[in-house]
Amino acid sequence: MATPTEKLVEWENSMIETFASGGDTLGFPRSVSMIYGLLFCSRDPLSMEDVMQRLSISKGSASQGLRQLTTVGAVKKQIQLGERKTLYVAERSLRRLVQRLIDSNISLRLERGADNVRALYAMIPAGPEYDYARGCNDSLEAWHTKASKLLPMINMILK
Amino acid sequence: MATPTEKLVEWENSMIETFASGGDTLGFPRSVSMIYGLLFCSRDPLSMEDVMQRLSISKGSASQGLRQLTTVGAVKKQIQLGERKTLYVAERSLRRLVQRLIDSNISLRLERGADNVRALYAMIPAGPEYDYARGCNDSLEAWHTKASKLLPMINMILK
DNA sequence: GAAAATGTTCATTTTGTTTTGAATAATCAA
DNA sequence: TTGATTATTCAAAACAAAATGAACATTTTC
Repeated sequence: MATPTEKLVEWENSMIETFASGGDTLGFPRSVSMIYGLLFCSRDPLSMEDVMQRLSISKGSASQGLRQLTTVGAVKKQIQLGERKTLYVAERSLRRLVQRLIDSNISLRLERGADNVRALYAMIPAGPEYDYARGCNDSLEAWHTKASKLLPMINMILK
Repeated sequence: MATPTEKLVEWENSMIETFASGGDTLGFPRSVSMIYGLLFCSRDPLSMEDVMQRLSISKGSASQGLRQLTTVGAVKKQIQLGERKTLYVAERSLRRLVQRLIDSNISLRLERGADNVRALYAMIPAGPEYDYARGCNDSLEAWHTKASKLLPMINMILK
């Protein structure tokens, strides 16, 4: 019969798995998702060594993973008095997380996309015999427009 | 000085690149994105051989790529009288494309996600000393709820 | 049915990504 | 300053995904 504490470890493992598989579908490296998952369900801030030991991953993975997560703002460093190690906590607000992802990647991509569409129009020779090609560009542009409309929507939902 | 026809080839190349890089960010295999891009901007239906030659990819890639695209409904087979080869055309309606992707993948994932959250609650021992863990689950559940709300929104935008 | 054309499969190769851990650097306490 | 602790880097190893093409299967034509 499992003690409550053992049960809680089981729960934590399942949480970590959940984040790992979610991260998989979003294309994140496994170790990165797991680190985030671990911090997400940890009551207290954890050090890099804690992370390494709890997840049985290498120093390199832990260091790089934590850096990536810190860089995108999914994890915060926390300096604690009387503690030499740097501690880490998860940013749990989906809203802030997604907002940062959008700001750092997607917005840029959409801008580039707009430029790209313009460039594509410029490449089509004049004359009605190329109307077909212009029609293709129109479709592509419509895709781009719709994608752009999605961002504000996401923002609304996450509020 | 490039002839109009040469220019159009350039345009087509750029279109294919556009789809390839867009597909990259969505995590699709390069060859699959390229096949779709080629069909997207082709005036006429293309055969597997056309695809192989135009993209310089192997038989295997062409065959499998076309199959995958056909399976998810991004590409349609087209039987043409007096033509032995099977021809292919791109489905260009973003709405229909996305709808199919959602139906075939995301809906299922969301359902599983809901089950998973329920299971996670069940793993936490009773008692107020585990309220913290329950709070984590609440956060995760909130994520799930928000993700679920996104789907209908996407549908609206694409209309 | 035989030959030619078309299409699929899948073991192998190629390519790309993630993880590891030893070397190195930076930080800190005494 | 020194030794101990903590953190980063990066070349190499392990792993994963995609592309290839030869062998096989199917379809079509005569």
